Amino acid sequence: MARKKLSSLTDLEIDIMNVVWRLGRATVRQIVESLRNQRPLAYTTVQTVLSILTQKGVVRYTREGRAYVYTAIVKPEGVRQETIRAVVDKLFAGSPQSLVMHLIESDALTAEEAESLRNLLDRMASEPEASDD
Amino acid sequence: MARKKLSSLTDLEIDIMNVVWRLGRATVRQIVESLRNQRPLAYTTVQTVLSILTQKGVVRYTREGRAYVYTAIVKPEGVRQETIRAVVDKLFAGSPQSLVMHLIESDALTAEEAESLRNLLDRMASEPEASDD
DNA sequence: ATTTAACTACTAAAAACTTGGTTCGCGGAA
DNA sequence: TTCCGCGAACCAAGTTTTTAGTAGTTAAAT
Repeated sequence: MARKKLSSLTDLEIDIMNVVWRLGRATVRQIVESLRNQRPLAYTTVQTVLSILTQKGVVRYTREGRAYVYTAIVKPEGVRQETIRAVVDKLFAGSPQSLVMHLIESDALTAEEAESLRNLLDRMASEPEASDD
Repeated sequence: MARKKLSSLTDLEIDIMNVVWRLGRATVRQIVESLRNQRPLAYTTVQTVLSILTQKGVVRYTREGRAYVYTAIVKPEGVRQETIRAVVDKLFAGSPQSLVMHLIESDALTAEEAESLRNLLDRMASEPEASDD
């Protein structure tokens, strides 16, 4: 039973998912270790959050010896997509373009980044469709 | 005592702030009305959230007759900025550029939008500083 | 086989968020 | 002047998030 809609992950959940995504497969212990500097958490805290993530259907585990090994079910792209969409909807009147403009104008992008972005856009302008996913 | 750190507004809070920003000055009643279709809320709910927003220091009110008229203290740009930064940090490894690439590759931007963005970047490349807000 | 260390399951609780009811005061209408 | 309606103040309650403790199981080691 899908608890809610997929994703819409909280802050802590995202921190944990980032580790799972990065490692590919991770035990609770490994996640705790990975986050120790950035965000020290009790073993059981991570465990709890992982069970929530399991309920939400974003991770899955397989027993391996005595430990559970967690793997991601959803891909980071999907979460990024939904998160961005939510932000765009709420704060940029549904216009991804104005988000980008905001980034550009607020100097969040360095000169080089802006430059390589421009190149990317130039390339896209010449090669129209590239939906070879 | 500052309840938390400023901003990091929740979903509802953002919906309400959007109204305040749009109207410039708004009473509870006006906000309830503005959100009626999008998100029907009880008068008191909006009232409660506004008091939280006041605590958080993002709005202020002035008594006007018998009603409170709320005005924003923080600008939408600031909230956008912080929100984006958080998303970039959490989901795009701190790189605004990869956020933009994500938008482009996920077809969130139309061809025209990409085009006008390219123009904007071209213009910025020629004119370094243009704080002509 | 007994101990032990690691790990899961169950439980809890505080904080924040969301939602809204009740009460009380005040200003205008009858 | 009395009463009504609007709005603020106060308060209640459910949900989610974040945090973590305790108990119990299991595999490994001695």
